[in-house]
Amino acid sequence: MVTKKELILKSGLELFATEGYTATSTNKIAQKAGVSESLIFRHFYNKEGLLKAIFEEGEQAFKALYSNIIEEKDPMMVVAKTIELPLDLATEHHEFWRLQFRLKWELQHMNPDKTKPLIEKLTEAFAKLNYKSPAQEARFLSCYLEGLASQTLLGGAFDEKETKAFLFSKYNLV
Amino acid sequence: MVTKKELILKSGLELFATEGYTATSTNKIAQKAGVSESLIFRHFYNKEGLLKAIFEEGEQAFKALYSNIIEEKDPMMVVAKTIELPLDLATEHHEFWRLQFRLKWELQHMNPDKTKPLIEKLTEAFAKLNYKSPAQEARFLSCYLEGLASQTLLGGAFDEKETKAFLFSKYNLV
DNA sequence: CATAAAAGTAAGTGCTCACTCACAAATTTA
DNA sequence: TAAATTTGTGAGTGAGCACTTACTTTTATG
Repeated sequence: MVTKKELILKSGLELFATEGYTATSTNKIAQKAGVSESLIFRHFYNKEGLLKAIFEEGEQAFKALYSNIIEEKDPMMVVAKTIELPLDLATEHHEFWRLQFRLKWELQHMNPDKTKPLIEKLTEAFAKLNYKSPAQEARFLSCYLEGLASQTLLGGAFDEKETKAFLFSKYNLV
Repeated sequence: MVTKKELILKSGLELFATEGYTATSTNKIAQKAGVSESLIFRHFYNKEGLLKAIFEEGEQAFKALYSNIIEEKDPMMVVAKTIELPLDLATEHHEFWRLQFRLKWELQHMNPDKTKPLIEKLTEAFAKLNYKSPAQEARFLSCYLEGLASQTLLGGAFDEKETKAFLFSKYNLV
């Protein structure tokens, strides 16, 4: 059974992700969820409270995605898994990731850099693979992934297999 | 002499770029520009009209920046100039570029892909330089640049010289 | 210099916003 | 089962929103 609280969270995520935080009214969220507007405030105190609750929910998915890479021992697999990140991202948790990218620009304050541990892990991997400038390589790859993710989430289609094959050959993987 | 119309354009750009389009009220813009709110509507018809006017102004800078690359004959210089793009971007027309990136997420509708001619030029350059997959290389580089620009505009500092040197050696330039 | 056009403003307009309040129904607990 | 707590709602509330109107001042023009 799905509670009304969960319906609000779901509607909030969808609307914030597609229309933006400021542009989405609490009234619209309530209508979409099929509940009274006041219930939003009973459960989440205010609009920002709802946003924070949505964020905390998604944070789990975030950590799961990253920890899979952080815990990897084989440096080649670290690079490979990192490259595959934005390819999955297009389908899985699509909405949550759109929200993340959107809010990075809309509300700069609630955006601590979550990619830091990934970049450190990548640096370590490139070092083990004897790259000349592992830190620069890590930064380079992470910038590329951010750009690709951004384009993907904004609706730009691309050939996943071709892109993956290209990157794997570029980094001498598998 | 700076006209009141220009003051509105300037204030609008600054506020839209830092706070976002939806979150910025016409009242706030008028106060920042030191004019009456109604003057905005006299000059630009409505809020969206002001945004479009700001965009058209910035479009000039955009074209200048790109045409410098498009008209370049030497393929190595094409790649070199492309790499240098996000490095200048941090200082020159900083505010306009923040607006561009912000609005790409906030108002998806007014975002036709302006990078297409650049990507085509890059593909051509990589082909001349005998890269195996010039189209993929062009897309790869443009994604990286988008990611770097995004991080730069959001305030993430980085060593310009070091990054440039790294990229130049990666692409065997100069 | 007279007149028309352009630039500028103060004071609204109706509407939507996030949020509150008083109260009712459902659920839990003693 | 009675009381207390939680979950839910409809009907507001003031504030801020984009925008209009009626009017004045400045500038350009014949």
